[in-house]
This record gives sequence, structure tokens and C-alpha cells, in this order.
Amino acid sequence: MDTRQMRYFVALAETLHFGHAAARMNMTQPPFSRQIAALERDLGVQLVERSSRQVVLTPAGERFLKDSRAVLAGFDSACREARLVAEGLHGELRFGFMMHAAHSIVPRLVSRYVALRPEVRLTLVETTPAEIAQRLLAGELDAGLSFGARALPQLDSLPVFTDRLCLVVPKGHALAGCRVVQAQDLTGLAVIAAPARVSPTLRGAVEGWFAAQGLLPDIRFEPQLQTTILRLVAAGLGVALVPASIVGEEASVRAVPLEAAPELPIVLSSPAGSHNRALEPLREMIRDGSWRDVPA
Amino acid sequence: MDTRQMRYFVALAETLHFGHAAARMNMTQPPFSRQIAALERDLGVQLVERSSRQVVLTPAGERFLKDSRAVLAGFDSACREARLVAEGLHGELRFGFMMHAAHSIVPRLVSRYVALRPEVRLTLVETTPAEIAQRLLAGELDAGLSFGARALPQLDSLPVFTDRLCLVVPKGHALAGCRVVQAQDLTGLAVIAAPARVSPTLRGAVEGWFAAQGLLPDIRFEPQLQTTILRLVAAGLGVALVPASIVGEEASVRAVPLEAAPELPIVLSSPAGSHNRALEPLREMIRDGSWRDVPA
DNA sequence: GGGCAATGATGCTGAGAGGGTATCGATGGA
DNA sequence: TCCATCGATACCCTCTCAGCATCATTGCCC
Repeated sequence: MDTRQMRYFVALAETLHFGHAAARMNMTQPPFSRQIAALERDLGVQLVERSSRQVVLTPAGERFLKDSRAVLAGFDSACREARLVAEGLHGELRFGFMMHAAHSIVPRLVSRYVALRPEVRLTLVETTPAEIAQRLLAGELDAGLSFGARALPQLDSLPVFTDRLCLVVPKGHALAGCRVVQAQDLTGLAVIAAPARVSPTLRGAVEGWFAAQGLLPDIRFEPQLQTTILRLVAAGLGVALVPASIVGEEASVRAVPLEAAPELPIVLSSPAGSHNRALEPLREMIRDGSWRDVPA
Repeated sequence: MDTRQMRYFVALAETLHFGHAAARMNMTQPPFSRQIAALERDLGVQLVERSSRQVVLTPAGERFLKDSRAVLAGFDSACREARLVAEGLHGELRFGFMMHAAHSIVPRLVSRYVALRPEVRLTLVETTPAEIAQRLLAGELDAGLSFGARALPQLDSLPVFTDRLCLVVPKGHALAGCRVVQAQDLTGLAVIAAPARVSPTLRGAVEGWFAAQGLLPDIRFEPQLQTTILRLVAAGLGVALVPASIVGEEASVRAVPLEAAPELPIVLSSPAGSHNRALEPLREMIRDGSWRDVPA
């Protein structure tokens, strides 16, 4: 009792003739008749009323015909879907990224991606750099846009672009007009930075910049999100070292270049050996740089 | 590529272990592995990533698992439904009846039937006696409640009850108080009756009653429905001979017994040799008279 | 009414699908 | 390094399933 017998039965129901139905199934009538009889025996249900002159469906046969068509359509569709997912044309791509990337890079990547793969369900996960790596390794994400930390062998990474730390101060702050600042210019100022558990790379870059000049930052607040940091700076609660790419969102702060500003490589990471071919266009548009052509 | 391989794959996806999945399918691991490989080959899609240490689903496998569960559930449900329809517990019963029967017999039959076969979709078709016979023969109805005309060999009929013609006159009519009327009492009165093409039996009974007394009715109006006839009588447009069972619906007419009133047997007819077992409870409640116990 | 054509069922046969046993190869842990 | 685990492979056997030939029934036509 399988789909083959169901197909036989549908052919019979549509022709109401054993010989013609058998021909449609590319076989001869005797084994076809036996398959129908076997189907009825296995079901314990008479599906067709036969005489040597005509074949008619019983009510159970009518119902089984309707259901069989649906089952066979579902079966074929399942096979087709599997092939499409294997080709990366259908399926799902779970894409995680740092929250502050949502404002600049992500919209361009996404708009280009959906043009290339309109049938792929794109799940966007705004989260923190630390969680991106963890969820990539756990198989909960297919791709992650984050800072390029130490290269893990279980992750394949592609460079996207290089960000750069800069200082942000409230509008009207004494340092707002500087051409470039050094660590000692920040002596006595409260610094706002995300904790290392949220973004080890970013936190490391911030502390590294101070350390390189022999100083320690006076970190007073530790929010998780860069946008929160900008708000706190705007409110006059301190200054911060943030990726340059996110300044400009907040009109009430001013960015100032840093002396020997640390570079922050942004990479797209995905699990090594991923079978999700829906990932390929995303990696490809980053590899060939074509995502930059999309208007921001 | 059939449902068996789908079941194997679902077992594998749920256990992620070839040996355990094979055991669940009551077979040994080698042929099980071959079936999975054959499924992948036929689909042209890798569904699982194997190593000697672990088995994981590919994205295509995840999708195929989801679809396979739905297809298998549909398959099993189709088989179950076929059995239920064959037993008459599920399915459809298309029941046609004369419009005026809807007011008395049909509600009782239906309320008892749905208590016995709650899962059967009961399609109620109000129509005319002539059409009932025609649609029963065409296989468009499973049962019909109508006048028992000449017994057709293609139809099985069960007597339901015997109706009787009576005269209806407008309230306040000269004949309204009569104990019994004869055909000659109606001389000069306009008579309203349905045409023969709508109900040959009823029309025959009306004309037969007049003819038996050597008279011809002066039939002035020919509506199709008995309820329309009652309205026309109530409006003073004439008198009519109608089945006694329908009087009482219309307060503005009076029924008067006929001398030698023709009897009108009401029968339930169904196609001879019908395979619709959902019909059985309906026939049974009429055969044993239990439908009369239902409050009208 | 008898022959005939059409149609579904049945008997027999052969090829192949599918399952069992034994075993191999790879891999990770003790 | 040895061993246990686990999926793959080789080989064999059984039984399913399709083909061929034929039968049984039934309606049709001369």
C-alpha cells in the first residue's frame, strides 16, 4: 500500500477502464488489475464496482480518489521542494548580525539577496557579536555578520569591510572640534563601552587603544548596544569609542577621529561545510563586492 | 521512491542513527542504509550528512522531513477515511425531498440521522418529486423522499407513511364547515394544482378524484410548490386539493375532508444496489418506524 | 439465438527489488 | 595502540511485480 498503488487507482478512477489506465501507467492490464485488487485488499475497502461492461467508483472510492490526489500532489511537492532547497533556490537562511550593522550594511545585503533568491525565507536575527559566534557554532544560524575575531576553524569567514574606532562626544563638547584625539585627551572623562561578554573584539579594541598609550579608560557605563551608547553620550553621561560606521545616526553627538584608530574588520561568517546552498549568493555578493552597488 | 522510503527517512531523522532507525522499522541496518541511499539517489538530493560518528540532516533533509510527515499523515488519513466511508460512518448522504415534506417529516428524519451519523455530511436538496426520481437515477442523490409512484426496478423504496388528499378553502369560505365534500361541490370553483411535470403522482391523484366522480377540475393556476398553493388559496384565488400533512402551516385556510379521499403513499427511494452505507441508518429508521418517536 | 468483440480476472513465469548475514573501513575514546 | 561504534559494502535469498497467455462474463449484432 504505497503511492504507486495510489497512482494506479487515480488513473483507474480517471479512465474508469482497467486497460486504458494500465496503458497510462505504462504496463499491461493483468498486473494492473492485481495491484488495484491488492490495494482494495490492504485497505479492506471496495473502491470500484466492476462488471465486464463498466467500472464505477464506490462512495469510498470517490473519497479515496479525492484524498489520493491531495496526497500525491503533496508527495510530488515534497520531492520538488527537497530539490529546490538542495539547490539553494528555496529554503531558509538564518542571518544574524550585530544590531548596529542593521543601519548600514544589512539593508543593502538583504535587498540584493531577496532579488536573487526571492523564494528563500530570510530570518533576520539582530543580536550581539558574542551570540552570533555561539549560535553559528550551534547550527542555529546560517550566516553571521560580526567583527572578525580570531578565526575559528569551524567557521568560514569573508571580509566585508573595515570599520574604524572613533570618539563620540556630546554636541558642544570641548573635544567636538578636534582634528584628532589621543588617550590622554580623555583623562577624567567617563567612558561608555559594551562589556566584553557582548563583544570581546570591540571591548578589546577600546581597551587596547588606551593601553597602547599607557592609560586605562574610566568605564562608567556598560550597555549592550552601540545605539544605546550613542544615546547616553548624547545625554552627556560620558564619551565613547564606537565604530565609525554607526555615527551619523544620532544628530546630537559628534564624531572625532582617534590617533592611531584601531581597525575593526567586519566579516561574514558561516559554519564550515554548510550544506545550505541558499547561503551561496550572500557569500558571493560579498566576495565580489557587488553588495556595495546597492544604494544604502 | 514511495511512502515506505519516506517512513524510513522519518525514522532516521528522528533517531539520527541508522541502526536504531532500522530497528524501529523492524529491519536490519544494511538494507535500511541502502533504502536511504536509494531515496537520496532518486531525489538527487543529499538528505543526511553521515560520518561514522554522527548523522545530521542537511537543510534539504530538514525540509523533506517536515513535508514527509505531512504527506505520511495525509496518506494514513486517506486510508482511514476510505475505511470509514466504506463503513458508512463518514462520507456524504445527498438527500432530496419534496419541498412540503420539509415541514413535517424531514426535520425528524434529519435530527435522528445526525444523532446516529454525526460525521456524515448530509446534503439536503429541496426539490420536486419529478426531479427526485430523475436525480436518483442519475446518481446525483443517495435518497429521495417523494410520492411512491410506479415502482422502478432501479430504485429501492420503503413506505414511510400514507398521506391523503384534502380540500383547502379560504377561511370563511362556504365549504369551510362541511363534514366532507364531493367533486360536484366544487363545480364552478377555480382549482389550483401543481402541473404534472412537477409531480405526476399528485396531479394524477387530483384529476383522478374528479374523474372518479365524472367531473373535470377547472384548474386555473399551476404553481410548483404546495406552499404557494396554500398562499393562493388563502388569497381567495381558488381552492385546492393538497396532501393533508401540509395543512396547518397556513392559518388562513381551512381543510375539509374529501369523499373517498385518494391516498398518497410517501416513500423513501434509493438507487438499487447503492454502495453508500451512510444510507443504511436512514432506511433502518424508516423500516422500524423509530423516526416517529422524534418530536416534530 | 449464436457468434463476436470487449473487458476484467486468473495462472504461470522470469527479472528485480528488498531484506538478511557477514564483513569492511573509518573514527573517536580508553 | 587497542577497541568499540557505526555506517557502507558484498553476497545471497526470497518474494513482489510485471508480462504473456488464457479464461469467464456480458452486451451487441447479424
